[in-house]
Amino acid sequence: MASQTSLDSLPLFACLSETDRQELAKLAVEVPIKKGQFIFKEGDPADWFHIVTQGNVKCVKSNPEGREVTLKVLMPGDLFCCEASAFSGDSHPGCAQSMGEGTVIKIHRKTMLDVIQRNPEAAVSIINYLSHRLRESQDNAKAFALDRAEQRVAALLVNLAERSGIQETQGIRISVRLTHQDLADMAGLTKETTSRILSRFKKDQLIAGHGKQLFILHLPRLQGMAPHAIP
Amino acid sequence: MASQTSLDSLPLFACLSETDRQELAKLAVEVPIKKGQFIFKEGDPADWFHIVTQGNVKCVKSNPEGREVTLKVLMPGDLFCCEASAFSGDSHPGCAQSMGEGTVIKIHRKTMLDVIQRNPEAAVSIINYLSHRLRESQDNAKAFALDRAEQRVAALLVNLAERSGIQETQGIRISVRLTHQDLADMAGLTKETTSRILSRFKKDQLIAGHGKQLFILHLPRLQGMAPHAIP
DNA sequence: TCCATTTGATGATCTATATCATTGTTTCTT
DNA sequence: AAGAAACAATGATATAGATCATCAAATGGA
Repeated sequence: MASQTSLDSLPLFACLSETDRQELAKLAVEVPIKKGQFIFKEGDPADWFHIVTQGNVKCVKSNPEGREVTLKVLMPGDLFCCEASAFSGDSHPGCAQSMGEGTVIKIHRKTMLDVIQRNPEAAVSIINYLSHRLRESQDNAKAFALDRAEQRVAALLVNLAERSGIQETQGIRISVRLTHQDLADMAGLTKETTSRILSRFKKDQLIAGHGKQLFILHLPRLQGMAPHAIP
Repeated sequence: MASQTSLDSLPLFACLSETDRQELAKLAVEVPIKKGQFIFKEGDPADWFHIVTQGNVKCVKSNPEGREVTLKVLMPGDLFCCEASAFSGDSHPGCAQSMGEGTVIKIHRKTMLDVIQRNPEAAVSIINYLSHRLRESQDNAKAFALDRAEQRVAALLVNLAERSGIQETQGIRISVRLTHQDLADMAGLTKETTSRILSRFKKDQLIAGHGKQLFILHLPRLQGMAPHAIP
């Protein structure tokens, strides 16, 4: 059972009445997750709706040869990238793997559908969330199809800075701890190519970092490298 | 104003009451589209919700150098790939361009939101539609990131066969007329590479075709080439 | 139906990125 | 705190697919 507070802070449920929220909190389950743990795997039945409350979870797809892409790294408050299937009752199209210690809330499909049926506002907020995710995913697909390695890494760093960056004296710290392999999987590159690009960015004073701590030193220049939508 | 029949045949509105559907038909606008015409461009305000009723429309994104990807080719009955923004009231993240003569229905954002607010079932059907589109888009992104040119073309042909194929004596005819450039834009390749792959497929008796008429001769083998999800 | 334009086929070459390989550095584990 | 394991940096080489180029075939507008 999820604590009242963790549900309260979710924008997705902000529109619910106090009673509805209490009801939902009673039916939601909060579970701890540890590094590397799969919350679900590709092909598993999608009966639960998941929300990250602490830590980070990555949504991953892989090919038969074992290479993988990370479609999204989720931050606290995010619904799982594969939640889509929970609505339609399909199986999961990808894996969700924890990137460290954390917690997730699980809400059963039926509970969720019930909430939506009774709260048109909740339905609209889910629709908006999915719309946003669809746009994001199409953007991603476009980047894979058209952008060069360096542009993709730049865009990735900008995105991470926006979503998890913390302003510090040295620069913007990316609060998610990521290896080069992690970044490579997000950019659709090999770890070697990613490493070389990051080395270049360091030499050019765009970023800094020791180990897995990444600092963005010059966000505007990185933004300039990432391709922009037509004005 | 859209004819009653065109709205009746949309699965998306199947759940509406007769009165609601008549109401909607009165507020919906049906417009003709001709080859090459942009229904909207990237950056345009997304105040309308679009549905293809006849013909085909492609959803396109391009980079500053002019190269483009086709994120989706829409068939009659499909909502536009960029409809997502109509819900959240953003601007269009890509272009929608007609591939030939046809018609589309336009429904204003407000009308649509109104329908959703009053019909929880309609909301759920939109949620399911968006979920499906999200999964599709993530699949696409995965293909761009991990699959080889030949696999992508094979997967594309299988998808087109499923969505627009008509069984005929010679094989399955792809009812959408597509140039090699069109196919290349969908697979994230150049027209030359696509052309070479198609030549190979023809030599191997997987496909046949004269001009823009494409026939699938051996669907199972094409399906076998496209990478499969983990079982 | 004819001619202009668009599209297709295919060769030659180039290049971004993958792959393979090695050595040094950081991070975990106990 | 030491040793093992994971990760980072970077060179050398290979390759899928892009790019450039040319000619033939199909299509569509007058």
